[in-house]
Amino acid sequence: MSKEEKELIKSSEATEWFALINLAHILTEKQEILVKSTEFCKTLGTSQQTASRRLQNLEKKGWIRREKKFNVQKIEITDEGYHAIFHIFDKIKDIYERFHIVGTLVSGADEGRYYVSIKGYYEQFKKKLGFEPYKGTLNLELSDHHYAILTQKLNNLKPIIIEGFTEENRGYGSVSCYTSVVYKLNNPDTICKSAILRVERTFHKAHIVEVIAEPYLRQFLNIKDGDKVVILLNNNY
Amino acid sequence: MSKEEKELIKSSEATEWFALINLAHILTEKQEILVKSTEFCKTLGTSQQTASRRLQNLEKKGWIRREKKFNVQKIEITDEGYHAIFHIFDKIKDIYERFHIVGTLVSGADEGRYYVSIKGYYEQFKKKLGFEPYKGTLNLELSDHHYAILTQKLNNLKPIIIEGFTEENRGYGSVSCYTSVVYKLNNPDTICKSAILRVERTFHKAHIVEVIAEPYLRQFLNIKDGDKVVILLNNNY
DNA sequence: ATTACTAAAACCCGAGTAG
DNA sequence: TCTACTCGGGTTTTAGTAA
Repeated sequence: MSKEEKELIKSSEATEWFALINLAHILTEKQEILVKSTEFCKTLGTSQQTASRRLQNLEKKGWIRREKKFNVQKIEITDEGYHAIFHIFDKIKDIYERFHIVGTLVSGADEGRYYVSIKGYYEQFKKKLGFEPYKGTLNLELSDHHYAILTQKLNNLKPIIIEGFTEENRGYGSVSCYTSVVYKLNNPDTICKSAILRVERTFHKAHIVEVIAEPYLRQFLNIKDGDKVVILLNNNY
Repeated sequence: MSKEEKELIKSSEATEWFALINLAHILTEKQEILVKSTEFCKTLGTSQQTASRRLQNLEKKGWIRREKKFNVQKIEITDEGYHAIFHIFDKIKDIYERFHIVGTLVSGADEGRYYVSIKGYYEQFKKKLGFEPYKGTLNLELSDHHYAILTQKLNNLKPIIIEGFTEENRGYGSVSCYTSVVYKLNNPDTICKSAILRVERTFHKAHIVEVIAEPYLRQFLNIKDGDKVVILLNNNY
């Protein structure tokens, strides 16, 4: 499983593989895979004949089993078929996990400084994150694409919850934190342990991510507005 | 993101897509993507000429940027390229999450009955799983393939830990539990809430999974040795 | 060393159509 | 209806080779 590169999927099998995942995906929507080449061709973006040929080839390869019913065919994906799917899946998972989220440093409204300083939050940061944060946040602006991936990644991680509280008749909402590491793009030698804050209010505004850390990050990483910063999320949860 | 089927990848783009993920995967192993068509063709399983053309096509498609150095080319994957990768990734993730693990019912050595009955464990099961388990385990034998996928799934879930303890000079190790639902294959109407036990000692022996539940499962699901049982893991963690 | 062009061979596609 | 065959045309591949 680890050392040797087993039967890897060849380039020439890509179209078959592609057909296979489309079949498998039908299972996530329906109870069983019942296809007609006259319908399946729409999914694949090919002619009926090609869709039919794909199914034949998948069967020949041993990736599926077919049972022709009256005017529909019942498909079963074999262990080998799933193996082919998940082999690529593992590959993409690596890609996904190692994907570096890059943001551009921008100046915030200095709201961050205010919120971090509030005692009700600050004490929790100290206790739950394990460091005394600098009183201010680093604001990183993300592209749609990087923002979408960050969101997806965060949804798969377990946040450290900073509880909300009420003080002097004002309510302060809870904040989700995700431990991370940040560094200046192309300068991965100077890294800094940090945490991403996910505050519903600010986070969803304009693809801005707020980062806190112990040192003053602009100085520690030697960055200024417009510089690119890499965010690495800690995968442990 | 949810409703409409955006620019989906067509069957004819499968070979390019395949080349793209192979490039991206190189990034997970090396710091940057430096390829030679003379090397890359081995990864793809094609000739050097085809590998070269793939890189040209990927550039044309806007999935990569190329910078030809002396006798190597430095590749950068564009946002669009990653988008193409992750679009398929989401699809496979659905497939993976919905994959049904099927095991064959076998008779165990009745060790399960003994362990479940031990008070130190039993009380924790009751408290942490929320049901009083039947004093015995259902032993399901898995194929290599299903076992590998189960293992991978479990590694991505947060277990309910049943603490180990010492009693009368004997040590009892901790047990990881994963809440699940089981039913007889082809009979998804009669399902049963259950938990998978992951005991290092027994679990790794011969691809046997031990399942506990409140009722006597053999009776409740109307199953006997050799019958196939589906295990669905709860995705919440 | 490479990359990538040319050209012929091999492959794939889809219209027509049989079963 | 369906599936899947044949076959002409188009595309893709690879060997040879130039740059």
